Amino acid sequence: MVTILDVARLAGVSKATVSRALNGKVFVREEVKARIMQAIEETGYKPNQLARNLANNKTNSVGLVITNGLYNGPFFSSMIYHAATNSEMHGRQLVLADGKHSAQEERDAIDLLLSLRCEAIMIYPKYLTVEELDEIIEQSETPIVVINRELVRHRSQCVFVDHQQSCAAMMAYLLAQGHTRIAFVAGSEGSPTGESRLAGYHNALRNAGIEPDPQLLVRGTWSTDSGYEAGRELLARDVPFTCVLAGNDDMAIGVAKACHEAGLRLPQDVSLAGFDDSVIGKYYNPSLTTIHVPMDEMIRHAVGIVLTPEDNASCSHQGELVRRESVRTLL
Amino acid sequence: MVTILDVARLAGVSKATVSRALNGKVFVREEVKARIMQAIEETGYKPNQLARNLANNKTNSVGLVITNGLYNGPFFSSMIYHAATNSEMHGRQLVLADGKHSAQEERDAIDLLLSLRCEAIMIYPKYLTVEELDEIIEQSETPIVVINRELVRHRSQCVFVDHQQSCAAMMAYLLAQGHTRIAFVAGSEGSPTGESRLAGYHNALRNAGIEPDPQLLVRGTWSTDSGYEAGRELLARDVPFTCVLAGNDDMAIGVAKACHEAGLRLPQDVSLAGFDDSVIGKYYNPSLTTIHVPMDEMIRHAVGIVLTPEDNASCSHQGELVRRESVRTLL
DNA sequence: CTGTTAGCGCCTTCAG
DNA sequence: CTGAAGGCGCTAACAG
Repeated sequence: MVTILDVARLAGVSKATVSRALNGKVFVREEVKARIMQAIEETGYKPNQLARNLANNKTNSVGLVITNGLYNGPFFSSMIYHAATNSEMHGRQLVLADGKHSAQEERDAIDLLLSLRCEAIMIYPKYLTVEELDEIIEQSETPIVVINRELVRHRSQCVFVDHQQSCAAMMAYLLAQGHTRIAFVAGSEGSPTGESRLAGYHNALRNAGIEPDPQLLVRGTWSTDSGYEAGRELLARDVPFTCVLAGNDDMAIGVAKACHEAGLRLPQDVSLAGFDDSVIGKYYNPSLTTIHVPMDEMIRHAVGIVLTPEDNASCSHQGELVRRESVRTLL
Repeated sequence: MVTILDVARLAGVSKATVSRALNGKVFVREEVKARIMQAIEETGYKPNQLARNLANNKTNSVGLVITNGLYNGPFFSSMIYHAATNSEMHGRQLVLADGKHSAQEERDAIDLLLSLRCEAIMIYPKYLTVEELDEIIEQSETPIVVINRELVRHRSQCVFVDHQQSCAAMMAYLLAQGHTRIAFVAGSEGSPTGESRLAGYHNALRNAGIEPDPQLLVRGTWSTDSGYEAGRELLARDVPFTCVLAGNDDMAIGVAKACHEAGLRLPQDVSLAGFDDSVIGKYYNPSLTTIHVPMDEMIRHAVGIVLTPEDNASCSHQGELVRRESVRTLL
């Protein structure tokens, strides 16, 4: 492996001078610089970032913990895209760590990033509870920001969207179209996002003077497949409904398939809506009414919190209703 | 920052002993070990991976260069998923680098990974040509494997699927269903994948004794939006066709939207097919006939090449026809 | 402007 | 089994 010493020798200077020529803080005579560049060229020298990071005691990197499940394709990739883009805008390299399938593995992922000496860590938790996250934040020297959880004890270390009120907005719209028998496909049991949306559904119904019918509630696990199963289950119950609201767009697409198989047309026979505004929804036929979650904004905010803590905008973000073809009016 | 020295002092031993206790290659008295663990607990010590990597001169990481465009969501995330999973199975952490928007930036991404001292690098190139890749491989000390390009000079450093023959298989199927006026939505100009599929289309037509009609060829840029535009363009030309084959599933979905807007029903009025077997295709209505690209297999192979070079299975993989509802038979 | 001298935190001989 | 000493490749004072 060719080191800075090899370059220094070839150029007939000291290591320090090479280092300076490379990092450009201090001036180096042009002539010497040229000789050094020449030597670098000849030797094919590539600075060892590890050594550099160790010497500087900083890594120019930020970590992101996210559970890398194949099922969450669009969501996952949009998140990584925004995280990488925003990190780079701050001159930082994004390092990913997989939270896998348990709270312990999410902790391990954080530890990995910590041991890699990332300057800051962002986590989109799946298994860790807010209490556990609170604790982790308190014990950590390096800045941590939690995405998609409201941390009341650490309001400036989290960004999230208010799912309950997004759901309320969606329900208001659905009710306004004349739907009263609205089925709901909830997300995984225990998922805060899922529970908030479910709560939003129940509240909206009650506020409209409609008692929620348990027969109209089914559970999925966020995946399209689970949405399909949920749809079949719902249909099998043979209770009347005019609209299905799914906990996310993926499940909504699954429900749509179940409806088609049953010979139901969208939106003539049944209306459908979801959450997340995933790409597919825009192009699905019929295009899917949904709630847009401002991922870009949230991630930009998260990166900002962790890299330039002086900015602290409010941690709460708003979802936005996107009306498309899949919901028809009954009026 | 708490270092190994702090732990050593607290436990009343030397740094070396702590290191040994942690790495477990050499035996340390149980009693001493316990004291050390206790000290680690108390101090909250986390080994500095940077220092460790520098001392060991290895990083236990493999790099992946890929252009992180938002548009290529499903493809991108499936790739990362498999790369991360397979790397971890070999005990390596996956590090991503964005190839962005030019050959130079792809080179930079490789250099970044090299300077991070990744043990091996995988690249899914977008801008670098095979000649440039050949050169990079020859000059690099660290193993590099190229995904989705056939490198004739480096057959054991690449994995790819034979797109031309996959396309031939698709065309054979389409022709067998009685379609002869088949439109083609090509991918970006200059993309090897796109050109191979296009070549497969042309050859299949000629082999069937059909002269390709330039009016039936439109260009897209892989995105759903571009597929939509391409579909509109095609419809505007007002030439007859019974089927459209798109260069990937995303564009196929875009074409479908254009068809719906024009009042055409799928597959009754026009048949549709794509490539890549993306999740959306399975759930689209009608479900999309496509070619499955064995990403899992390819990535597993790529990781294998680079981490355990003794395995060298053939670098070529086969796509597989997935027949679904979007193509109807004319017979 | 440039060379010399010390580390960064950890691992690994080499003695004991 | 354990301690002392040296080094991984680079940067950062401190002199010249």
